[in-house]
Amino acid sequence: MPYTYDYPRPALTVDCIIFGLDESQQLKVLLIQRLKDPFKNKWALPGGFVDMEEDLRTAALRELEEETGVRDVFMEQLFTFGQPGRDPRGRVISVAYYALVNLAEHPIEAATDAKEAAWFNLQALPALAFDHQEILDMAINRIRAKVRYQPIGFELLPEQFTLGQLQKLYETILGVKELNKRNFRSKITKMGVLKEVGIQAGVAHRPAKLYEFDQEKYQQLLKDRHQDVLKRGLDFDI
Amino acid sequence: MPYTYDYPRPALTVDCIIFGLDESQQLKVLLIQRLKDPFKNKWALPGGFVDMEEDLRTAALRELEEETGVRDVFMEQLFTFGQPGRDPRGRVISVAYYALVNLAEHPIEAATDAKEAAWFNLQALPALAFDHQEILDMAINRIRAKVRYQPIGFELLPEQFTLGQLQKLYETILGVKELNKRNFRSKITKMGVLKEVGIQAGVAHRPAKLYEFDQEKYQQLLKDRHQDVLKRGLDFDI
DNA sequence: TCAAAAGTGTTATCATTACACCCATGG
DNA sequence: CCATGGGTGTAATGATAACACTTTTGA
Repeated sequence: MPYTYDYPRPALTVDCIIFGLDESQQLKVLLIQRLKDPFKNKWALPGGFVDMEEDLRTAALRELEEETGVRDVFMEQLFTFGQPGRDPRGRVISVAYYALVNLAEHPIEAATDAKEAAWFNLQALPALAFDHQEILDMAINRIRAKVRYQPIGFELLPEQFTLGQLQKLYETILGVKELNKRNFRSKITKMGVLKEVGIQAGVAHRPAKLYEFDQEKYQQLLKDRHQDVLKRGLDFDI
Repeated sequence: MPYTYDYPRPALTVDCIIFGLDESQQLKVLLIQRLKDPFKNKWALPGGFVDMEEDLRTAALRELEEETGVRDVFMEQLFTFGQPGRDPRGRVISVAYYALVNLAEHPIEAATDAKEAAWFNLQALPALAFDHQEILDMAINRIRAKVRYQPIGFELLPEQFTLGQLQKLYETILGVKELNKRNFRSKITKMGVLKEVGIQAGVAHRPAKLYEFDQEKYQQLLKDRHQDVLKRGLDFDI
């Protein structure tokens, strides 16, 4: 049943960049292997066409779940890619979304449409289909920038985590060898957005305190800070 | 000459949020009055349909020039709006771009397709067509956030400006009554991204030094800072 | 000579950095 | 008893915030 328009229209897709942290706090990205041409057998970002009645964000979440089984994730719009020629089949606009998930809590299922899905280390990526490498690069830059002024990192960790894990997470995302432990801990605890919830057990070293991210305190701080900014203003900060 | 597809496709548009500063450093936004239904006679963001061979950004710049005569602007993608129902004519996806211009250097022309275009003070906006108020709100939030860590403000000023103008600009964008003059000047000059280029003349008070933004120094600082971040890391900064 | 902005010196406080050492656990 | 990460005290340095006063111009 064909659809007819007076002017030509591009196709509209969504693509998802899903980041996860593995057991040793390495940053990974979720890719699927294409079964059809173009780029048959190449790895690509999960994604697909937007339904006519469907919100863009909903489409991204749906495609993600259909192709990888992953759901219930923190997800934000990244950018919209629309270069003519980015898809050999014709003009295709892609709205990209990125998400952060705790890898352990989001095992990938045998995907419903039988595409292969797998986590890849960012340092060992295969060649990607379409302009997906470019999209991925932008996503990495986005989370690197964002992690510095918004607590998105907590999405990657299990609900309860140690300061050691948190520090490794920052080191991974920022691509830094080693942050100063003393200063990291001072800063993060002085911020007051963590609450102590217990003590680690069963490790072969001094057990660490377990923390949770305190959403309420964070929201409160944001509000306070907003007042502050109105008073203080500029924080140009390059 | 109709175009036919196997699946329905949404229409694709771009919308532009153009900010300008008037003589007294008030922030304004450029709107056009719609000549046709839907929302006939209502004010709206300049924008329109994307051509099939045309980059999204190019489309935004083209629509802007066609409808308002404004060109050669700093422009960045803001967000893509795609709620079903945001346009009564059917599914329409809009990629929004925001731009900052020096109002004095960008007088609006009698627009080529005879739509009325005008600058509006943000405190005195008319009711806007479609979801354009929502788009505008997001744009304002974006520049408020961005002006704090990137020197986008300079796009709004004439090439040469005084520290007084620069300070008013920050006060305007941030919506603050009065920043501390002494501290503002210390901070901005210590950053070292301004170069002195002359002295004001013909004013009824002590003439101010004129400055230009020093792109090269800024790029250099960015690079240095990148090294720094790799070393230091976190700057969570709420 | 007055109004209107431009421009500066200094101090208290707070955050950041850079150090090196002790602690608790399982194996 | 030792390897492994967890956890702290503190001093030097630099940035920020909060003050009020002097300077230069055209009208």
